[in-house]
Amino acid sequence: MQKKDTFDLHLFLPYLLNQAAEASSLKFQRAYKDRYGILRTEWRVLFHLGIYGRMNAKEIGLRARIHKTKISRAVQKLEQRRFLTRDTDTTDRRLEWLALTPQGRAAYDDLRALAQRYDSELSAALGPGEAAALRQALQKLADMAG
Amino acid sequence: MQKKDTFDLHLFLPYLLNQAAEASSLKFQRAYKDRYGILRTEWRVLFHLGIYGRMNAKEIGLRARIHKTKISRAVQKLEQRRFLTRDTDTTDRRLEWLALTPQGRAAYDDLRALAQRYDSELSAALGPGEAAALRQALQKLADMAG
DNA sequence: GCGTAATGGTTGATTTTGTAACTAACAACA
DNA sequence: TGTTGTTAGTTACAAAATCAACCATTACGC
Repeated sequence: MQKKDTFDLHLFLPYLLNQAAEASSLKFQRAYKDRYGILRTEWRVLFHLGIYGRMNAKEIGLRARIHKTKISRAVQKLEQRRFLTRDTDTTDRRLEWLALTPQGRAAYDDLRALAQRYDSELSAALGPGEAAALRQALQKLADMAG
Repeated sequence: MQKKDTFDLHLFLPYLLNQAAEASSLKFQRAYKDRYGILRTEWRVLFHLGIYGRMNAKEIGLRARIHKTKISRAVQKLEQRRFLTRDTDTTDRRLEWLALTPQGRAAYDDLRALAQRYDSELSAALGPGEAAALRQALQKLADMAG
């Protein structure tokens, strides 16, 4: 028998963060999957366009830290579902401006409302002070580029 | 132009949790990948065996909330790398007991030390009180089964 | 005991991701 | 200009995750 080990995996921050992230994403994930048949990267792109308006893939990738191939594929699917349109920039033809269609905006509005409700639920479960502190700590960690 | 949207994606807990989890996992991920050529599920299995000793796949899956197919494949790879051995239970031959080999334990010891150092770094960056509060909030979220 | 259900674990087919190489367009500078 | 280097975005191929179907074994009901 090996000597007793004191390391607690469930206190190890990267592990704990992943567990909490997965658990807290489940409900919302089911919603965008079931209602609109989209994946994680796709709802993120949808939300970026819903919130910030017209953007190109590069900008979304920078803000959300998503690799460009993932974005490329997400954009293709969202286009197929008529959730967004692409417009080549007139002065730099490498750039493509993405914008939501009315259908895309409707989906976004619906999911955003759901997200807000769900976020409130989570915050309530934590208590208001704790929730704010949590967000701050998470921001700090997220910004600590690897 | 659509009306201004007040939803802040970067405060939405599931999103924020995922960003923080990904950012904080990067460094450690590189370590187990580069040093031992293993993946996320594999280090998790390794750690469960390192910490709790002999376990079967079911138990690991329950504790870590990992699907059994993922575990099955992780166990296969860890076995190929001679990091663990499998032993069929004598009274219930469906059960397989998993245990680390000396090599597996050496890898675990190495990675555990690294994890502890890294966790301390993260905690220090947050401040001690904040880190403890963070862990508590994350536990609460992780336990809130979807 | 015997038939049926449940359990631990594996496998196969499909989808999704990751990595690298690629195309097309622009920039910089001789 | 023209050569070289960058940049935005796509594609191809390999690695990995998902989901359902699948063994083999044990438990349950009668």
